[in-house]
Amino acid sequence: MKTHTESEENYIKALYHLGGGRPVSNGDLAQRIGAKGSSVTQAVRRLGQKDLVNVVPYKGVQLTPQGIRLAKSILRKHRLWETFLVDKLGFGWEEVHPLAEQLEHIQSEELVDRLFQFLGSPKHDPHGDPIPERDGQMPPVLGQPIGAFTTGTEIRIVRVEDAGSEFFDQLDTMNINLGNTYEIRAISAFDSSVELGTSAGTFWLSQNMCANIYAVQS
Amino acid sequence: MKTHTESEENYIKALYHLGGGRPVSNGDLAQRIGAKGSSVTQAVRRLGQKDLVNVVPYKGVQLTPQGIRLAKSILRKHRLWETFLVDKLGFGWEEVHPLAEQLEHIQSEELVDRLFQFLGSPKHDPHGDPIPERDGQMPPVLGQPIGAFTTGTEIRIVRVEDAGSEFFDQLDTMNINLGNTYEIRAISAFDSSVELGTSAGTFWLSQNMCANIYAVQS
DNA sequence: AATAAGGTTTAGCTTTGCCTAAAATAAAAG
DNA sequence: CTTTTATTTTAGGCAAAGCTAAACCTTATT
Repeated sequence: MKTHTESEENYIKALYHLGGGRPVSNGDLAQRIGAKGSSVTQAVRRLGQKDLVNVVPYKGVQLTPQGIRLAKSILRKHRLWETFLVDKLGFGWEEVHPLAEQLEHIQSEELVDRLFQFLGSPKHDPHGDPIPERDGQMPPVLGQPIGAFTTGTEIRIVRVEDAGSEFFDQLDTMNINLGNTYEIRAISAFDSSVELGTSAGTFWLSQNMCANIYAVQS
Repeated sequence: MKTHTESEENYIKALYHLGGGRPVSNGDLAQRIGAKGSSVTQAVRRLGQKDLVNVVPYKGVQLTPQGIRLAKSILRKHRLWETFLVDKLGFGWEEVHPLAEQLEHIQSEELVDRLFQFLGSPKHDPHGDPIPERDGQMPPVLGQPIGAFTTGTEIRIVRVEDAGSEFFDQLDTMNINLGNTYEIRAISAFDSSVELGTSAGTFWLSQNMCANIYAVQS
């Protein structure tokens, strides 16, 4: 595997995020990267010459299998580093993303492998997102939105969406963490908010909060 | 503290390594960086505009106090990461340098502080080199070359010079590590090689090996 | 089918950072 | 005190990445 610039890797990551294997428009990519359309046109042309993407002018850009492989390896690094930052260094989950964005560009297979082992071969990162395996396989995406369960169900929080720092702050103030278990007490027919119960009492979660919190039956 | 490019940081590091606070010649710097003189001229001009160095054309470049501060903060990161790689991930000391060169450019005070704590507030890295403190203070540089001791002295290895991977390989094959203790049995008047004794027996160390291994009396 | 609107690409400019080749300067040798 | 030599700087190029403004396709609207 050749070596790529950080910019290239960022485009690959964005492409994977937006489309997976499907075509992505210049505009969406530009938005995601935070650059102007003209810069994106150039950038994807460079990527095309390295066979990481297929470009159809005026139509869209699409990752090649090679590009997808690269994207997953970057995502693997990103999520392993996030795990390191939270589990070992004690960062909060809202703080780790920008740091992992830097660390994910470090080039060394060996380092990734050792980190993986050091962290106990995790399958999911601190947000509950699946960490791609060495060979590109993806562990399952866990859970369903809280609102999808029926009243009376015992649930365990397994994943949260990255919905911005205010969302994470709210999780922190409400003391909601991965692994926590609750009982679904009620679901409002009016605004789809949900009442959760613990041994300590019950509380209500807004529909917006619920939509970003995923759980499994337990 | 503003943000600097990797290239800039590499120049600062090289300057610190070669001169500390003293002027360094364009040529020496070019050699160390692995670039041509003309590139160096440009680069140091850029650094000069950021007040990281003082440049006297045709004479030399010198770090400013600001530059020295930056150099130490990079060195701190470098050595902390090396410590992490060896102590936590189990890398050999010959492998960590190139990795630390990448990791040292990660920008985050917070990360450095947490890493420092996670590693147990180390004063020296896996090679025995001092890790600059947060405030720029330097822990002592440990030990003297093995040849400097007199016959009969009990010594403990506390530091090794970075003298290339063959040197480290040799250390590994001879099973020499920081913390090991030996007795100086003899010093050859002919070639300055040294005979070291352990409970298991004795062996000779060439003058070249000795020159790169530092010890204290124990 | 013609045109207006919106998104995409081209053209041309900027900065960083490296290169080679030529000019300029400092240092050493005569 | 010149002249040669070695080092350093300038001048001019190139690639990556970004930008703005203008030209160019697509698509949707009339």
